[in-house]
Amino acid sequence: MPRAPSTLDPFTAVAEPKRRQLLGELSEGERSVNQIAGALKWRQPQVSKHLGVLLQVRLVNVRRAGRRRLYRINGQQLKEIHDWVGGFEKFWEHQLSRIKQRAEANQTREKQDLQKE
Amino acid sequence: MPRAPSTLDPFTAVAEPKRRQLLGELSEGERSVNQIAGALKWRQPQVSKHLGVLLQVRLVNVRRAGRRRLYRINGQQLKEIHDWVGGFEKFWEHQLSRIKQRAEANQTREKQDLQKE
DNA sequence: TTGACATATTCCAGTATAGGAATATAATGT
DNA sequence: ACATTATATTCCTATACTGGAATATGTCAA
Repeated sequence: MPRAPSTLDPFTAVAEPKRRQLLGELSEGERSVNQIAGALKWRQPQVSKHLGVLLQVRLVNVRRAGRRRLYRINGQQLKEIHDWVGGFEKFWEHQLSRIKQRAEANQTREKQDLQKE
Repeated sequence: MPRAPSTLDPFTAVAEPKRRQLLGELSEGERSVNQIAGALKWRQPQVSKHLGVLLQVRLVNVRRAGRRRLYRINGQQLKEIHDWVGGFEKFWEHQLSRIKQRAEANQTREKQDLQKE
C-alpha cells in the first residue's frame, strides 16, 4: 500500500520542508502568490500548488484583493499540531531527571518480566 | 521530483498517522516490539519498520533487554517540532482580537498597494 | 547444537507526490 | 474586445514510501 495521502491533515502538509518555509514567509503577514515567489525565489506555479495544499488542510486562508489573492496563516490548524506534540511535553521537560527516568524504566521492566512477550 | 524523504527529519516521520499512533503507545512507557504489535493489532514487521524510521530520526531510543528491544520516546526531537510550531503561537492565541487582526490586515494592504505585484 | 521466541530485513506491488513546462482561468485597464 | 497582469491547473516523469509475505538474524534455554 502507498503512503497515506498528504492533503488530509496538517501534519503531512507541514512535513514538506518547502511548505514550512512558506508558512515562515506568511508568518510575517498576508502575502500574495507572487510576493512569496519573489521572496523565496520559487516559480509561481510551485507557490500556488503548495498554497493549494495548505489551503486544503486549512493551514492558510485566502481573500481576494483585485486580481491578487492574499494568503494568511490560520492558527487553528497549527494549534492542533502544537497540542498533539504538547502531549509529550514530559519527555523533554526538565531533561527528565535521571532519578525519575530510572524509576520509570524499572517500573516498566518489572511489568515486562512477568508477561514475557 | 518525488516527495521529500521521510527518514531525514522528525516532521516527515511524524506525518505518518501510524507513527503518531505508535508514539502514543510509547507515551505510556517503554515497550517491546511485540507489545506494540499486540496493543495496536499490527503485524510485527510493520511495527519494526515504523520503529526503524522513528529511530533514524531519533524520535525514539532503544535498549536491549534479553531478546527483546525496548523502545522509548526521545523528547528532544519532539521538542524541535513543538518549538517550530510554537513560533506561530500568536496566530491562535486569544483568537487574535478582531481589532488587532484588522490593524495588521490594513498595514499589509497599504504596503501592497504601493508595490503592485 | 537444537528449538523456540523476538525482531529485523528483503523483495514486491501499488500509489501518492513534487517539480517543470505549458496552458488555462481570472481580473483589470484601456 | 483586447492586452496585461496574477494565479491556478494540467500533463508528465521520477521517486519515495507503505504494507504484505517470506526470510534472515539474533538471543536464550535445555
